[in-house]
Amino acid sequence: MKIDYAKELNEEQYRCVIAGDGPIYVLAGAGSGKTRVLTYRTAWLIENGIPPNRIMLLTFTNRAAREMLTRVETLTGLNLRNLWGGTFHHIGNLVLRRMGKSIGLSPDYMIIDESDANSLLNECKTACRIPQERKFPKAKVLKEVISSSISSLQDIPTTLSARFPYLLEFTPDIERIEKEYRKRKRKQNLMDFDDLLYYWQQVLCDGNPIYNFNHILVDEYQDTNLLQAEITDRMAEQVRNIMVVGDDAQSIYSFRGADYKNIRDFPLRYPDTKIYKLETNYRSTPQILHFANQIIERSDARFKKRLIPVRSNGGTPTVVAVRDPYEQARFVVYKVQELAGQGVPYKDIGILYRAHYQSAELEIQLYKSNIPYIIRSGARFFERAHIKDILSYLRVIVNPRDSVSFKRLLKLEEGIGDITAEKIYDRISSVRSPVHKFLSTEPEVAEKAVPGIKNAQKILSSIIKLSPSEAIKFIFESGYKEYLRLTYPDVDERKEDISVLIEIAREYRSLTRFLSEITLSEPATGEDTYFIQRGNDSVVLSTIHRAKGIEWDTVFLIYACDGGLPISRSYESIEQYEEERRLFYVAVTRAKRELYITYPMRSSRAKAYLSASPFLKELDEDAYKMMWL
DNA sequence: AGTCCTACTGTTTTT
DNA sequence: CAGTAGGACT
Repeated sequence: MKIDYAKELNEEQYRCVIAGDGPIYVLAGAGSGKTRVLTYRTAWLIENGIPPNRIMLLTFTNRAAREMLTRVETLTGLNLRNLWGGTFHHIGNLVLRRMGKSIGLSPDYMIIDESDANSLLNECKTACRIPQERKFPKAKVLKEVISSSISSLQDIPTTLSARFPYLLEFTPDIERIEKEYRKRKRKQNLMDFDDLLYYWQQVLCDGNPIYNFNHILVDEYQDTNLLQAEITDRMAEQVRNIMVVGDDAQSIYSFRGADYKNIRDFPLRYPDTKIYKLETNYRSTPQILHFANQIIERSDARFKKRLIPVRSNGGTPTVVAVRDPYEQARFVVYKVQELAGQGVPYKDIGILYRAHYQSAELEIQLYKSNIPYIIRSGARFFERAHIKDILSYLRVIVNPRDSVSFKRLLKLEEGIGDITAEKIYDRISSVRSPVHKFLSTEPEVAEKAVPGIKNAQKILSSIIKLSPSEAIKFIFESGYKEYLRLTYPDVDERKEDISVLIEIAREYRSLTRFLSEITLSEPATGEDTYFIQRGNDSVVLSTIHRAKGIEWDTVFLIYACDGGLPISRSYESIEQYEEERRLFYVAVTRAKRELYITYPMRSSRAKAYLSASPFLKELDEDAYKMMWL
């Protein structure tokens, strides 16, 4: 099947798609069809004889990659399983499993998520014996310091003083802890998210010929960090066919090391780059676009774009001042019902907010009104406590040196707390396979810890030979069911989660694959568990960050008050405050036809008065109409 | 010395 | 809601 590119794309999109070789730089405004450009470009490359396994498509989320690849498959009519498409972390993992050996990594490393990385850091903190009387910043801050030091490829003290001046007095300690952290990760064969990028870059520095890709395409380039830019630059070093697509006005991930300099300086790094702009907005009505443009005009966005609407006129965006968060929830639900009455499907309605906790009142209200909704924020399925408990057994089987998981599973037993768990691990940590030693010895512990130890030993030795799903079933039946009942009030939901976990595990034969895939991706199956759903037609609740790249017919942005968006913390620096502005911009540009922005005049807990977001106050009066409730 | 219960607090954003 | 500090209990 031949694709008629000129017909299916507009002129500016078409030019990007058929642009020849060499570096290509696409500045794509919100709603201008950058996903379309990337998918058609990929299809075009394949049609022009580039082998799919020589194309790498780097996206920001797994969802985006999945969607694009499916689309390309439909366009070309080919099965593209061998095309390298996914997130940086996902592809980094694939690369390291195969090539990690060249830089001395063992190929069976385990990936740990943020919270396990934090636990490990805490271990290091204790191990380094930082004097108690020193008030030491939390592990979370530490983790941030460490990842920023890796991301910026600079030495720690410099980064520290630049980003966290108040931590300077701790620098020697932090260096010690960081050393210990790296040492432990190596010893326990663990990798955190940053490592996947860091070692990928190391592999590339090693100059491996397998990574000469013919074409590299990068989505959301404004949200890449220095390490990611380094990786793509390295990969494109020889063929120089690199296409980056992004929008500096939508850069909202600097907290994770994203650096707008990547997108700003791309033309400097590649002087022969072809620059294209996508300035036609297909998504929103002129009114919504006018509103969005006014927000971003006052920012320090580096590239001036003027988005031209093509849609016909719609309603003016509405700003609604409500008494308090309850009133806010009631207003949104009332409007949702009204829209539903007019025949708008629930799935065309998105409700956005800055932080997870801001969804609470709304959830209650939606639930009460029996409106189906999906919630795309909050603890992810695999990060929920009971899921992690179960998985800790599996992790230990695959990686007997994993101290965090090992201690976690011990502490589930009655009579074993932090200290006993620590002691047990301490005594066996020196051998190559601590867990096997644990299974074969009788640990000397207090009387009341003995039954717990016995039970842990029984479970571990039994599941060794089981498949992932059988193992989970076994763990659940051997005491965990009981533990759940005694620990949590919402047992049934958690049990339900575990049966979902069993279902997901059924798809896998290999434990290693199962575990690494679920730490890297939010699973398609797991999503369904923690929301009320009716068919596929549900209102979507999401943080603004997670709403990136998605659109809805009607969007509600809630908590648009001073302290809500911008969130209070952002007043710490001008950079953070400006990022809040871009966040606001991202939120409103999700809307196609209708936009409601609400803010409570009082908070729910304290009786403090709240005022409208400063970003709203800056706007011309004709940009929106005001409602008071 | 260690476990476990209760009360309290304060919430950014994510691969 | 989850992480933790303090205190009672073994």
